[in-house]
Amino acid sequence: MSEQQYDHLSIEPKWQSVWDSSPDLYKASVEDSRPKYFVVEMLPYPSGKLHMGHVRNYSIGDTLARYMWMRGYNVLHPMGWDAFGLPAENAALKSGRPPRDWTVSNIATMKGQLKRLGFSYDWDREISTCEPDYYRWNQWFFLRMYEKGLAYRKNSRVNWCTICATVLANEQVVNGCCWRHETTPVIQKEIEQWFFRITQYADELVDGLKDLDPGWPERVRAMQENWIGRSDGTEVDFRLEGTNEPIRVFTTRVDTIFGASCVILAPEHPLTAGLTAAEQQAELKRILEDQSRKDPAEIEKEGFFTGHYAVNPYSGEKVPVWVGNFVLANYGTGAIMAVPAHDERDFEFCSKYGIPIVPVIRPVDGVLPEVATEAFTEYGIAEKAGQFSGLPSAEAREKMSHFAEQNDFGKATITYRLRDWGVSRQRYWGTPIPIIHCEKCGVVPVPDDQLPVVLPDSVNITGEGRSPLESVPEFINVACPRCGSAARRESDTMDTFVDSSWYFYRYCDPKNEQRPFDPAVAKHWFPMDQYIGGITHAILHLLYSRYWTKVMRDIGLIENNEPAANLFTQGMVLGTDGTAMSKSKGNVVDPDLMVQKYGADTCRLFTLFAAPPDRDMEWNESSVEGQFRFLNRVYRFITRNINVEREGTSQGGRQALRKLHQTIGKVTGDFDNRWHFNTSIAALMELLNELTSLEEKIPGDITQQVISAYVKLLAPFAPFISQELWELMSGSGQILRQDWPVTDPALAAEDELEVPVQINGKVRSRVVVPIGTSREDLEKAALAEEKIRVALEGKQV
RNA sequence: GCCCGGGUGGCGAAAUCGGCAGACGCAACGGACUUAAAAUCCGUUUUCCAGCAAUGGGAGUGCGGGUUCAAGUCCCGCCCCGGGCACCA
Repeated sequence: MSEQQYDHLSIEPKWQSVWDSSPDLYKASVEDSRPKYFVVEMLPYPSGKLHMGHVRNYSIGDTLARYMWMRGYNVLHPMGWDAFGLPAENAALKSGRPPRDWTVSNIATMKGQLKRLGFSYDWDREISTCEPDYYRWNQWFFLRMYEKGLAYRKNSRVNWCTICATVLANEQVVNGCCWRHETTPVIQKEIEQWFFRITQYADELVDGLKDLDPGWPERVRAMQENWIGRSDGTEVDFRLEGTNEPIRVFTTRVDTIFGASCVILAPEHPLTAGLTAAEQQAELKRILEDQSRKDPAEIEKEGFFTGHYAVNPYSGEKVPVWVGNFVLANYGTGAIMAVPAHDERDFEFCSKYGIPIVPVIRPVDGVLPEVATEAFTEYGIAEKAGQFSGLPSAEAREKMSHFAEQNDFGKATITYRLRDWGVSRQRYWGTPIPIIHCEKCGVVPVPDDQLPVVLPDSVNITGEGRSPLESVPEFINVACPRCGSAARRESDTMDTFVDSSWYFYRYCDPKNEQRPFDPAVAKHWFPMDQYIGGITHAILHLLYSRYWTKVMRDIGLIENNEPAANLFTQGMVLGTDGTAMSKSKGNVVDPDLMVQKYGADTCRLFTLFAAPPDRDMEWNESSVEGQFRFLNRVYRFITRNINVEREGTSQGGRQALRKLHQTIGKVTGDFDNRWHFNTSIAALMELLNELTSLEEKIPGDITQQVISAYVKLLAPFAPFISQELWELMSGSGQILRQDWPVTDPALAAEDELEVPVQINGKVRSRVVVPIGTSREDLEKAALAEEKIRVALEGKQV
């Protein structure tokens, strides 16, 4: 066969249509005897079109999935749609198009794009979270959590985005603004909300991170640990002088308590209002208002003395009770003891108001200062601490906590930064919360056999701050399942992060109508062997799904403690200006245009070649053309060598075989160890360079064995061209079904080696010796070199 | 402030366990083919000095020290960039 030109526009649609009509090609089965491999890429939100970040994410996952198929694994590689969410409602407001229509048509568009890119998904397992057969299980889980006390309702101050007109979870507030409207400050609003008790699992969520080492990136584990914010400390009661009422404070430094010079209450602390003198009520009101209005970082510390005193239970000393705007009501106990000599914030506050500053911790190799000019916040030795004087901080903390417990005025305790997950949303396009409010019975859960509570289709979206569902009488008005009298449905919907917290479990049994999934099937597939997605989900989605897994385990559905054994977070795709692609900056690259111009293979190859997959990469069209040229060269090279049938015994043939086996080793190693696909592709380029130059030297000595292995090595990265070449070569079959080439170390070994000769770390010369040369012979060879004798001092290989 | 990343040619990057720094690609320049262009192919390309040349010599992986026969890689002390958390007591 003579050389042919590469035409992606005919090759790619052809194979896409073949693959589309091959029902079993990407199918995984529980009955399969081969080892399982479950790889999931984070499912997209159907916003309209794929962006390059998706292409990169899915190219990484697909390359891996194809490699694992060829390695003989039973690969489960599914895809779905995170289909509920606000943009659908915004689109409805803008264009009048119902959220469902908008979403469904976006899904159709994006599914077409995924197919054009050649991703190997088993579409029979496709899920879409906005369909009742999916979200009914959100409702089912909600009811199970309600039964276990893990879902509860409370009146609370919540984050409210004025643009979204809905409540936001703490995780959705970024720099005091909505995560979707980054310049609009979130305000605080008091509302009845449903919460999931994620704090009940706080300990396990922290401790479990250890088991995810090294499967999950250090960065993600650190961020989660940070977010949960576990801190070990002590709770201590200071008693109010007169009434003897306890004011409980939380501290991580009970060893400094002999230096406590006041107790400070949060403005919202339950005792604050009662203790505040009449003339200071106005002051308190102003502080409270400032707090809900201003950015916390900009508020200066301020407060006032209540006129009351409390007693330090360790020293018996009487200290004033203050109210301070910097004390957080919802952390710890909402009250602190101020130890200005050993805490920077307390130092600032007490200096401002002339409250005494008493050092009680000295540096291990220093003395206790008379006067503190700044806060000494490190550990040291406790002084002026009665029976605890002379103890190092750590030991003092332990002994003093124990003392509090024995004397019944406190205890060692653990506090978390993590808050319960607020899941109510005053929006339409989400999972209805399966609860009915009855005047007689109160909160009544919808019985299981009445699930799903179906989201009605024709609803007027107003964008105003009330759930649109309230204006749908046939939805809202319902008979109480318990007493039968007229009642109202809950009109809020669930946070969309609920949808994505367990979706990957549904993949393994997507059509189950009795349960979310069959536990036996989930047991076969879980935990996921590999989960791949953006670092942006390091906290939100990944923390929620870890929580959900633990809840499902405690319900008895699964046995695994964590959803994914391995997590990979890929870097972002940046525009040519080095910043994130965004419509407003006009640096967005459309995958469709790239696929049309260069083909899916080129597009995939570039996203893998431009940088290691965990790092950010910049889009660069010249560099894309480089990948396109490479595929052209591959195509021409293989097609012109396709009929060659030689043993390859010449020097050139052996050299080709050696380079081939080195490349197999290199590419396989990249897959198995570190996923630096950029170097895998570079190795394939090197191999092609070597083969083309050998081809000129010894025409016709490129063997079948070499070209067929070449095409197999390329297949996970560029599936269309590889399949086409495979067909031209063998006449039939799917390259995905071929075995991955195995490297033969004997063939890969060089028989001569150029050894650099270094003297004092500088390369002075090189000697070429046969492989296996002894050390003595090597030295002899080196010494025979003129330059070496001249420069000789010490030497090493 | 605390916790993670990262810093290597004109650019993206490579060097996986301390052993030839810059693989592979882009861009640029020179050449072949062509009436011409595109495509393709060949060559040069870290930098400085010497030489007509083959070549030889020096410097070089953010900065300053250290360990080692040998450091982009390990240790100590800094600087800069990106990300996360942050009155969390």
